[in-house]
Amino acid sequence: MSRKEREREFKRSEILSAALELFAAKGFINTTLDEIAEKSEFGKGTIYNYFQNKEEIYTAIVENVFNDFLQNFRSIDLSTVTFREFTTQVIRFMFSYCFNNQAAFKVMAHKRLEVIGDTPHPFSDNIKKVSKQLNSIQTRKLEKAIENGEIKGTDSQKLIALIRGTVFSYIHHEMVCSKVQNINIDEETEYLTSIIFNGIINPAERK
Amino acid sequence: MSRKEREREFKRSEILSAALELFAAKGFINTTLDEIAEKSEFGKGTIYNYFQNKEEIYTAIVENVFNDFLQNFRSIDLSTVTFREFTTQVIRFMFSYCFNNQAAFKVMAHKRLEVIGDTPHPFSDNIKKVSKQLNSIQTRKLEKAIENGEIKGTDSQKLIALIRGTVFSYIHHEMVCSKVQNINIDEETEYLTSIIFNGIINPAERK
Amino acid sequence: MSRKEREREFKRSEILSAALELFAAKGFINTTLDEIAEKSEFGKGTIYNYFQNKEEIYTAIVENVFNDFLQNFRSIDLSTVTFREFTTQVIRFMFSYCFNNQAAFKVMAHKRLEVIGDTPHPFSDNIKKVSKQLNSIQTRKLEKAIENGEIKGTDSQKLIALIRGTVFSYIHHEMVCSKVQNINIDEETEYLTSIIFNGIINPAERK
Amino acid sequence: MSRKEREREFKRSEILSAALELFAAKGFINTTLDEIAEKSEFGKGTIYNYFQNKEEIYTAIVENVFNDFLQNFRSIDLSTVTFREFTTQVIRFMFSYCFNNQAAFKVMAHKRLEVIGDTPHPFSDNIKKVSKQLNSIQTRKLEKAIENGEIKGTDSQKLIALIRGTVFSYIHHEMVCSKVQNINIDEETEYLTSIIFNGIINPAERK
DNA sequence: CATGAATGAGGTTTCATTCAT
DNA sequence: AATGAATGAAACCTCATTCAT
Repeated sequence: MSRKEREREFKRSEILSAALELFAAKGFINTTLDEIAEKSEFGKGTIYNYFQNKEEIYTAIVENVFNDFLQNFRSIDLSTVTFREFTTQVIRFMFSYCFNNQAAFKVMAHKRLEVIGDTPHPFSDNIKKVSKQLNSIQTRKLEKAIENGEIKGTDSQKLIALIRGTVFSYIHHEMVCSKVQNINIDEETEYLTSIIFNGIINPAERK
Repeated sequence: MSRKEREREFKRSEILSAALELFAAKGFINTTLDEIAEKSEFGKGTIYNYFQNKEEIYTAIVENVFNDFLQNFRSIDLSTVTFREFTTQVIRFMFSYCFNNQAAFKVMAHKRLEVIGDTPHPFSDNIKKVSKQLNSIQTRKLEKAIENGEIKGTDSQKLIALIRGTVFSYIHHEMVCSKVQNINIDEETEYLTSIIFNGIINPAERK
Repeated sequence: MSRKEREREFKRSEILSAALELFAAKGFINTTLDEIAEKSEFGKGTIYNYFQNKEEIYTAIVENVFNDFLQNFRSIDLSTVTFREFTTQVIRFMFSYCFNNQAAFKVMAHKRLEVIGDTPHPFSDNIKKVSKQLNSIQTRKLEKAIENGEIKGTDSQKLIALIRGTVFSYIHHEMVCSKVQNINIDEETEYLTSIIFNGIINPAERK
Repeated sequence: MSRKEREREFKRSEILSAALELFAAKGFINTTLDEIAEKSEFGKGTIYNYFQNKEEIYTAIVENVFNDFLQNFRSIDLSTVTFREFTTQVIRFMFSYCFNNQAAFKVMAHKRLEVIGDTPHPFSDNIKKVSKQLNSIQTRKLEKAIENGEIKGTDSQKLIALIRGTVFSYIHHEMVCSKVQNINIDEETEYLTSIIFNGIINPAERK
């Protein structure tokens, strides 16, 4: 990459990070281009030299997050054997990613819910692709675990969704409701994993 | 209530139910007052005789749902003893409520996520109150269960949030992603409860 | 038509006539909606209660003029026998129409030229239809005249276009370049017809 | 002219010819400077080293065409005696010029109509001068023809405008409406001249 | 009470022009 | 001289809200 290109890339990312914070704080629709322009310290017109429209800014942000997820899921996939190990690592990664990158988490949360209703921003093809890949990594790992008896056999899609939702909700709660600032990642990971795997029941009670 | 008042109440609810469907389908911002007026078969101006502004329509809808929840949680609270019984009933209620009332669920889902970001529609005082009551019912039940050893002892707030999120995510997945139309409530309730209480691990593996 | 409808129709025509003058004076693109709003003494938003967008205002104007033309061409068609009579009447009508309605003429002139280039406002289906009807009236009349020897036989399309262009140009010149305010319609009609039919040559010179 | 100056002149003409095609295809307003820059293979900023603004590019193009016309009208003026000879040559020249240079014709057509409306691009002083010269050549020739009985005596300005408009309209029709690609210039010239001079009437009918 | 025409603030987007490199 | 990133004025259009009927 030439200097020019690097500079351009840098400015593009400046805009993205200004937009990310705004989207996270106020949602897509409530964020105006004027605000993005002001926050990124560019003129309003300049933004349009980097993105075709407001939508594209949003898509770029979401794609970045999805890509980060994919990359990490892949490496976790390779470095773990059991589904429990895999899930523990995934949860740890998500805690760490989301808390270091709260704005990204919030945008993802919005995105998740957008599926509801007449999807205002249909997933871009790229996002769909990455999303499928993410899913297939989890599914493959889970199905292997079911085969070898680690996990109770059931509809794997349902279980994946359930785990994902649980993790998401938990982070959402810690970040948004409790407004926890400093979390103990190891502890939280351990706690959440244990509940997903063993449930909330008191082990002493189990027959 | 006089006839006049009943009539007024009826018309108000007509507007609310039109708005509910629209909000569920398109979200708050993407729904226009023109659409609400058309769907409810009132003039646009008339709506303003019943609600001060668009926001208030939304709030009224959410309050209705919260009230339904509160009422049902209360009766479930009274009619159950163990936390597992309680949770089973709560899950059954939520499945049934959400699938009979998908629009309400979707609005709630939007609402949940709206918490993210700087107060798009701040919770009304009434909603906050009901919300607290809901929480306290669950909390009380859970803490009793921890005391008598049914449930592993932990931060009860966290656990409540976790359960709520799990249930929500699961319904969300079934309704939105899988687009399941007819669910077997008993089966789903049983499945979800079992996972929450016992986890996903294969019981045979447990030592 | 109810009073309401008549009122609506009246206001619509108020907007159209404000827009007509502006389009005539400055062309379509150089006229802003703010100007139309100001000139018609409505709010900007109000305009959008009557027309979907700026384009539609323009189209409505052009359609009106085309319809006026069609109506008049039809009645002239019925009330004349020879092509010369027909042409004389058509020219007289056009003089009178265009000078009483200079703005309309100017918009039509713009419209004619728009055919050039990547036609920004493609003719609406209705305009195309009317345009064809206008053309077929003229063509039929001309072909009859060729058959019975009144007119030299040639490509009738070409001749129609030629006559139309000549009349148009002449009016254009009188109105725009000479800025004639009061024309003697009978005289002008006679002059133009005579040139179209007999040419510019001095009859004494004809062999 | 030094080499530097010649080089500069060359680049200027490169820009003009790129702009000419674009203006012809899309009109002045719908052509952006970005497009001119891209088509002329210069940077956008460079264009501003050669022209003060977009307007000036347009004016320069029109001036070029007017100058071409003037030059040719002059030589035709010198090489012909009768008004019919003169007109025939002028028509032939215009056919040939316009069909070899369709873009120029289209720009001129736009320009002609622009006169309509309150001066969108006021004629530059130079254009006005050339325009007057063109006019005076035609006028002088015509008035001589009227004097010596070739042409019916009338308002010569009117007649000049009429002829010009007729020729223009005819070319416009052939080029734009019929989209004729290869015209037989001799034939068309003969046809058009004959109609201008003798009219459309069947000579046999003339008394 | 019911209505819907009128409103205008506020949103996104375009593009001629400037200016630092 | 050549460049193109940066700019912001100005365009079109939407829609919550008001208000006269």
